[in-house]
Amino acid sequence: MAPRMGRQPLTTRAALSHVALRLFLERGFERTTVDDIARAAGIGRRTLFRYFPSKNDLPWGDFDAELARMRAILAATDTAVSLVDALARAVVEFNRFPPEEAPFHRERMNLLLNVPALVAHSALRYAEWRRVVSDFAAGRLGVAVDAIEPTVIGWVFLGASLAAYEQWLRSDNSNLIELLESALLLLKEGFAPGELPTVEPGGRT
Amino acid sequence: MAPRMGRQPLTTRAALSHVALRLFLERGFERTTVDDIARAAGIGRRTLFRYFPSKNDLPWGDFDAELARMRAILAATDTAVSLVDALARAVVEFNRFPPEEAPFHRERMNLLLNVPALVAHSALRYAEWRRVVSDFAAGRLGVAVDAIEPTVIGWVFLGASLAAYEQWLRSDNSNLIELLESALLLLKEGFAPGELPTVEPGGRT
DNA sequence: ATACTTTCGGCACTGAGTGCCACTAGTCTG
DNA sequence: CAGACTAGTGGCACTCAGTGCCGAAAGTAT
Repeated sequence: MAPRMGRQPLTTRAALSHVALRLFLERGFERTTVDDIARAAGIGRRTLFRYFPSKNDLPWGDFDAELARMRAILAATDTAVSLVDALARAVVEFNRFPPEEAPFHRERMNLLLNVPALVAHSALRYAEWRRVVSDFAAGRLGVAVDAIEPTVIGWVFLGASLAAYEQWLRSDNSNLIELLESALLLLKEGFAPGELPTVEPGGRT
Repeated sequence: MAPRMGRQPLTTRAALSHVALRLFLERGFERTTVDDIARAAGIGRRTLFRYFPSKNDLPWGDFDAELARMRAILAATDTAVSLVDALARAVVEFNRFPPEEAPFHRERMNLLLNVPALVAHSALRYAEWRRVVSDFAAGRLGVAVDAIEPTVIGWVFLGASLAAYEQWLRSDNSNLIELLESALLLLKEGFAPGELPTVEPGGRT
């Protein structure tokens, strides 16, 4: 009947992430204790810490699987596509998801980009993501992963992605994919002198 | 005699940061408790938390003052200098320090870039730094600070700086300023297709 | 001396995260 | 079916970071 030996797990990472997310939205991240989440999920506090190493990891769900997906997208890219284009396409593809999941994803990112404890913790997840990008770039450029070019490229694509996410969260009716594309376009157009127009001051919002 | 009213402070942020840094190097960050640091500094644990809001902030010392310096450097830049050049020069200037402080700064950055708790926490400090860059960029471009261009620019310069720091820490006899300049040059040369040379392998350093 | 102001630090508490270990719920073998 | 084996569960006790409270200490001003 059951596939594996031994006792079957009571729940899943996804289910716990879901429960936690709901509580975080209801009461706020700081005012939700790990006990609250475990109780709401019907498991022991000790057990919860076997599914997730920390409270901060709960909103991230199964990010390892997402990273594997990113790696797969890059690996499947035609080698005729330039490095920058390959990464730009992969970033866009990586952040595509069914429209019905948008509200969920939106709230998750709202937490990750605004709750200080999560902003801090996310640096560790971003580092893993940058590593995927750097690995790919290093392979394409024929240099070591810890060389300066792949490292900068990792940072630059992360920055563009997060800048797009911040824009996305700022207005209700914006399109994440479009924002990502325009952020990535900024990278491609580069920062050569004069190319970023030296607009006359005063045009704030 | 004493300048202010009331009891005089027993110590300073700088002194505490110094004591903490020494202990972190001796025993490691995780195995040093806040009690250890307070005891070594000859103050109460409760008092230490009035000087620094968290253990993670100790290695950073007085970063607010550093940020003010960065702002001042940017404000003093000739408006004839392009945005990207202005930021590049400011980044280099910001990271210049007396050579005798190099070993100290090196160990501090070694902790900040390698201890997971500090890598995470540092995201909050980096956000403040990015904000300084974005503010300047927004002013020059005549757009809102929360527009996408200044945000991307903040990320991109942060990434270049940290990539240079990682290189710096990797080898004993490297020059931080030179590494920063070459990382920033990568940004200026841009990421247009074909512009990142498909270098033949082997060119590490 | 006395009032006032500021820093200090002890105490008690919350909450995250961990090591240990017995218990539970399954499968597998004979 | 009994017993061996295996993997998930969760209670307990502990460490450590961080906070609120409040009285004591160490200064200055009058």
